[in-house]
Amino acid sequence: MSDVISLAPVEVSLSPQERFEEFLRSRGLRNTDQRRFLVEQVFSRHEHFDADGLIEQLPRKGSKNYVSRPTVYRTLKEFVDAGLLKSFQLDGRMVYEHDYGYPQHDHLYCTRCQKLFEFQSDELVKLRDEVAAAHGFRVNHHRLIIHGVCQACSRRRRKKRKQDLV
Amino acid sequence: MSDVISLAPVEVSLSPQERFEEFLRSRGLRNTDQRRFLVEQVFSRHEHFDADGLIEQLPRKGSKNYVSRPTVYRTLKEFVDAGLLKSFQLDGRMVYEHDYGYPQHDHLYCTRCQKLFEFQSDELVKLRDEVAAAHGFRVNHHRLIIHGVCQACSRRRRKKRKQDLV
DNA sequence: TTGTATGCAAATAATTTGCACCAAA
DNA sequence: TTTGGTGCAAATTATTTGCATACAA
Repeated sequence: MSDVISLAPVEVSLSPQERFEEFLRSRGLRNTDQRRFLVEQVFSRHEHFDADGLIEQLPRKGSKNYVSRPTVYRTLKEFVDAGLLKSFQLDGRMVYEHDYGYPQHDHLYCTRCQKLFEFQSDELVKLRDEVAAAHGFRVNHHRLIIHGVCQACSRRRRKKRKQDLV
Repeated sequence: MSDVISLAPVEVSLSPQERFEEFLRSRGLRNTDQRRFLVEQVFSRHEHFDADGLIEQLPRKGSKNYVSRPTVYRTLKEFVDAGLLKSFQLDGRMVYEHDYGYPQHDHLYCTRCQKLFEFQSDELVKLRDEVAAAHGFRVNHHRLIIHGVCQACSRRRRKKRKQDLV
């Protein structure tokens, strides 16, 4: 599970829990213990995560509030449908992040420490829309990830190199 | 295998075949029939492709020039290392495209017909570098995919809707 | 009651690995 | 001759699915 540099949250009138209840009601789906518990868990910390990382921090089989792996996968998809989460692929697995109550943004990805850093750029969105318009494209969304090495890792490496010279 | 709208190629002094030979030599690796054949196949058409699509257009087991699936996977990775191909993930699988002799670009992805369209934007690269600099990031590369519906698919759908009204 | 949700076990799909044999250099 | 390469079969990994049972509305 990767760390995050957070942006300021956005104003929302409903809690994620309420918002998801709305969603379920609107589709005639059921508000189960598992779903309630997972909303709670997923929104308890603002971090990027994948299914496996989430499952690790959940109660084990046999414990109270245990949720099976298939249900976790099924529920994460529902969260995306409900607009609670966004998802994207990184290094082969699906990564999730808060969407509800959180501003649009893109990512810098440090390939050394695997951390994701967020940034916002209105200019990028403008550029995206111009490109799309020029191609007659109707935009749904975009995904930009800048791969590189973060400041901390660059520093660490420089220090390491100096040591190597001694 | 998805179609492509192509950009103009870039001047290169060596053929992909020669360039790969260089690469192999520089690493003390061997130039085998399989590798030569795969370079030839991969550069015979300018298209985005995945391992499975490539294998489908290759000779079957028993035929001349048969290359096993593991070797295809191994060789595609080498092509990326050698700078012949670039790769990125799309809908769960790894997609490859020509890099050698081809300009930097990004993609529009039509979620209706699954086609990839290419576009170039110096402004985007500038923006990327500014963002990275502001965060003390050393950039390796970036990946931007604009998801949406292409012009052709929008037209098709509009037509379909009209028909539905009749 | 009635249809949805869950957990379990098994299935998928894409990709990778171990290993014995083959072949470039 | 020596070390890297290949094909085969099997393993992995992440995710999904079929199905019997459990439960929300």
